[in-house]
Amino acid sequence: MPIVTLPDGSQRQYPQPVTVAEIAADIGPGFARAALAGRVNGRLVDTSYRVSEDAEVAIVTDRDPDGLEVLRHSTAHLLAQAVKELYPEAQVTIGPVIEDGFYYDFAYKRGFTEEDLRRIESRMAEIVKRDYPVERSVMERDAAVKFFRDQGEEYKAQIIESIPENEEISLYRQGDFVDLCRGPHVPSTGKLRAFKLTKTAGAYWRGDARNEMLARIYGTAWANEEQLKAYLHRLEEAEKRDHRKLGRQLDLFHMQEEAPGMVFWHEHGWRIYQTIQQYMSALWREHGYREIRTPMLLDRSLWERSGHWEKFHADMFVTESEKRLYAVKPMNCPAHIQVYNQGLKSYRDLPLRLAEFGSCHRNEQSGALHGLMRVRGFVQDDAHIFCTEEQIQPEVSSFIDMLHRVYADFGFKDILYKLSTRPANRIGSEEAWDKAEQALERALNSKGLPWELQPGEGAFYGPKIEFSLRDSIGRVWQCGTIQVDFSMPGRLGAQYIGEDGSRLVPVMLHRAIFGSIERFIGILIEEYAGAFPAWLAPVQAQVLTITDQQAEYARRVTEGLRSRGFRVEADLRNEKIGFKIREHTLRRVPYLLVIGKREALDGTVAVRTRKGEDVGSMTPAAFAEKLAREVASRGVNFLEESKHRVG
RNA sequence: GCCCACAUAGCUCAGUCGGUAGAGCACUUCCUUGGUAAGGAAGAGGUCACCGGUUCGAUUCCGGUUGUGGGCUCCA
Repeated sequence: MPIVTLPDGSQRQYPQPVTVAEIAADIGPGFARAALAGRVNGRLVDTSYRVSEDAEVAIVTDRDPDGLEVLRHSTAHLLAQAVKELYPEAQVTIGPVIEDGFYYDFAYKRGFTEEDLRRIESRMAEIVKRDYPVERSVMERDAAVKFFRDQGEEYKAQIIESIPENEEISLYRQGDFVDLCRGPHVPSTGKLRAFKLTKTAGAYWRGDARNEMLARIYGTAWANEEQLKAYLHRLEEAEKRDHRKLGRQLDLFHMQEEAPGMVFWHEHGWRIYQTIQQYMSALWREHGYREIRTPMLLDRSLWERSGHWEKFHADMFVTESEKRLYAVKPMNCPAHIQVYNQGLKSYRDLPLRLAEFGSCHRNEQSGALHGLMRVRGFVQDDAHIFCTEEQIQPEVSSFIDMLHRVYADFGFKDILYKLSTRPANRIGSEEAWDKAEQALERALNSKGLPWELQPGEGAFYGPKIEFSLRDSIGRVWQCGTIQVDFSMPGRLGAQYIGEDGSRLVPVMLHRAIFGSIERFIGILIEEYAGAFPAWLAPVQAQVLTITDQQAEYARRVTEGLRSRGFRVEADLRNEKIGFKIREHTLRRVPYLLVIGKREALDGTVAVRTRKGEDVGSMTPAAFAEKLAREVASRGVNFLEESKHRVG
């Protein structure tokens, strides 16, 4: 006689065990139709799940995020069924839910074309019409392995063999198609209505590059047609913000075949780049960092001592001169240790923070390159903090504060935090790892940050925290990082004299906030869709003349603003004002200063924003005041300085 | 690096079932001096990514290379 408690607190009693579907029907016919799955004592189950004891039960519909997930998972099965019907020689492997959709990997030599996708899609629609019930069953491990092997499904058999002994092997059947799956699934294929196959891709079996390549099909699925449309529209809009597209449109940078993965920065892009560097340089000073500059080429022997040669030399650019091999630096830490090593250091010198805009080159795999996000030549806002073990946690903590300030100044709120801990292959004592991991974890927790653990993903020399941002279509890119390093200071002979006069090896923290300036700008472009806030905009104000009668006055205004430190350009072309406004609005210039006969006479400018707002007429000095206030509102010290300069 | 796709004017793209190409925008010149998102006319601009093969003939078909895009792997 189970008593069922529903989410609204109401209770229902049943004379015998009852399925989730029956409970839904008992509540009302609408619920019965909408039920996709159930939640029994917090566990997600099929609607066919039988409740035999008192329980808290919720009916999961497509309004529930879990319902959407079930829908997507079932759509992956639907895809697999359609593929098996159309291409029987394709073997099924796995088909999980991902953000906004799902994918399914097939072992199929020929692969799938765009045409296949449309064909599969229509077959999926057919199977939806057939409205097969989706039925769960449980099978003995050996029987299940045999079941799939007999059908030639070698991958499924392998998956079952790798499932832990104590776990149940559940199968789901819809029509003739049976798939191994933990579930839960929708009650019947007729529930799946709004889906689309989006793209094909290759993916390694079990995510291992040594394994064979499978044919992956990606799809998206939603509760209804409108949601699907809205999603596809969202994607289209996001693609317009693509930094590669905007980089060309706004004339920020270009790349070309002769320098794969390396950036040619144009004047306007470089202004953003420099503004960002100046910002960070000022922040370093404020936070007790010492900015330095080290060589781009270093003798092979140094990389051998640091351990990079052994692990990464295939990914380093190497050059030979007078029988010596040099590597173009892929990172700055060995060079920073050389600076640290000049002169004897005392415990009183710690923590010692050395910072550099380190120009690095890494011969990344060709397939990994991606616009500004993943390049071969880049500049890191790199710094190394030499400190004692006791200083790790406070240093990490103040670093996170600094990072938050920076991301906030640039307008980023959505930050992902990941803690990567000791990998199987590592150096350093267990004790040291314990301490370092705890220090990182405590720093995260003390700030109440939602972080994700990545066990075993740390560097061989120490654990790390990664700070990631999203691009316009939701791809996640690591930007900031802080890593504890027990290894390199010792390998490269860094020491300090302790309180008792003994020689000790400092701990080194590697840390970056932008990560790569190139990548950070890529994300910035997408974040703002090219409409940079005034303090970052390559051109802060554009002076526009209505006729060439005003050219002389316009030049004076432009020069006046420039001399106050603003980035201002003049458009004196013989074009109509509407044309000029359109052009510079499309270039996302924050302020347009229109000068016609009236303004030239009054000694003013007519101010218009890129959003089309009319700010009114004012003197150039008044505009300078306004812009200075806006730019300084970043709370950035160097900008305060520039404000003073502006006077 | 691996799987799949793509590469035509500065940009966005069309086209050629194999007979060396076209639009819009941008560019140049001329006309226009016009008050808040495209004024008009004319002109110039391409070894159809590169290297081979097939063919009387290849931008088009085939192979390779390079680059780019979407994924996978990698990311000190």
